[in-house]
Amino acid sequence: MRADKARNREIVLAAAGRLFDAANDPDEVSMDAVAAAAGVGKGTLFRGFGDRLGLVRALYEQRSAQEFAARPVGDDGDPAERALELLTRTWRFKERHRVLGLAFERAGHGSPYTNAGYDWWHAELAGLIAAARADAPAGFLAHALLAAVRSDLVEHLRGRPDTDVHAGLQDLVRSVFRDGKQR
Amino acid sequence: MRADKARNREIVLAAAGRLFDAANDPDEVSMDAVAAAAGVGKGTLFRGFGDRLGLVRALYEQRSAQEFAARPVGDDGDPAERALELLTRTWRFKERHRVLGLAFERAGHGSPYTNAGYDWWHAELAGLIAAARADAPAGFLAHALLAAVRSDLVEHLRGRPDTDVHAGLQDLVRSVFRDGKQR
DNA sequence: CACTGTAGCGGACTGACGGTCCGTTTTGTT
DNA sequence: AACAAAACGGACCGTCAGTCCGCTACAGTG
Repeated sequence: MRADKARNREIVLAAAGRLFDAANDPDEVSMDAVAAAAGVGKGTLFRGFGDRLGLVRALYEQRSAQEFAARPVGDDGDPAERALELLTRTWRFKERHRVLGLAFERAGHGSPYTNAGYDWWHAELAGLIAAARADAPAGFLAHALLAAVRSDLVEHLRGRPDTDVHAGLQDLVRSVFRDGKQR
Repeated sequence: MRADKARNREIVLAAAGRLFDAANDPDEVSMDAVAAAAGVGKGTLFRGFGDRLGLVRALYEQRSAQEFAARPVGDDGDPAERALELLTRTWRFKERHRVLGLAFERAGHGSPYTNAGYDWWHAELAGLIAAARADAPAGFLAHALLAAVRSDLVEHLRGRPDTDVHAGLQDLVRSVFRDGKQR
């Protein structure tokens, strides 16, 4: 990797980050704007990241790597509490990176499910559910839990502070980790 | 309302419906394509529906009105079962109208939450939850249940038939309607 | 039926955007 | 210093949502 390429990659990511942080909607951040803000040609963006999705992904992954490197998620304790911690932190992360989160989930033709990271999250949660309740439809329930922390719901509930998200997530996770079949 | 306007409205809705049914992704259906398929000028589309979102909404609402007029949802029985029926029918409706559903939820700047109908559904489900569990964080839980039947999840699980959606929805709803606090 | 004001029509046009292309510049190796 | 390859920049392209305005045809009036 040539030095100028690596340097430009960082410059571009930083500039894109600033623009997404300042925006209220992902559509406000065009590739031309990123190139201009980075002081770089448009070709450089597309050569370095492939397409818009690639840029958004790179930035999102950079930030979530920072996040989870800073405070790793503990591995002990019971599955329900671990799942709750994962989801709560995801929620907070998306609150802190609103517009980037929206861009990320809207990216791969408008579906969060085609993003590479999704499968990891799904497997992780499904595993936790299966550990707590062998008979549960863990696959579907994991999708449902992840759907509850999607960026646009985070965004929707911002400015509606009457909804107690923390209590809600807690109740949801504990309900799901207890049994849905009997009684 | 002049006769030709009303006539054109129906022609356009029918043509758009055909195109969405045939497509695999909402982006494949452009406004030009709808106009051409309807044998109508582009101006007619925008005068009649305002913008793309307006057209998608009109079509989605027409179809869901048909759906729920044909088989109304019963009002009796316990809240959990009613909620389950509502969600299951929504899931099936979105399976049957995949691409239109995707277009609809992606429309109002890419968020389902700005669509008029969402508030109705949310209030309905929150009411059912509150009826079953007075202490529940009903607002958040209702959002979570609705998130579990979003079009792109429906789409994602199509072609992954290993996930038993019906059992999953049932388990999810029953879990949520039982208590998440005690035990 | 003829007349006429106007609601509605069509499609060329605009502006913005994601993505491509290719002549020019920078890098690092010998 | 010389050179090949990698990376750069920004003009350019195709597409799409949405606008504009000259034309058409509907419906109310005498």
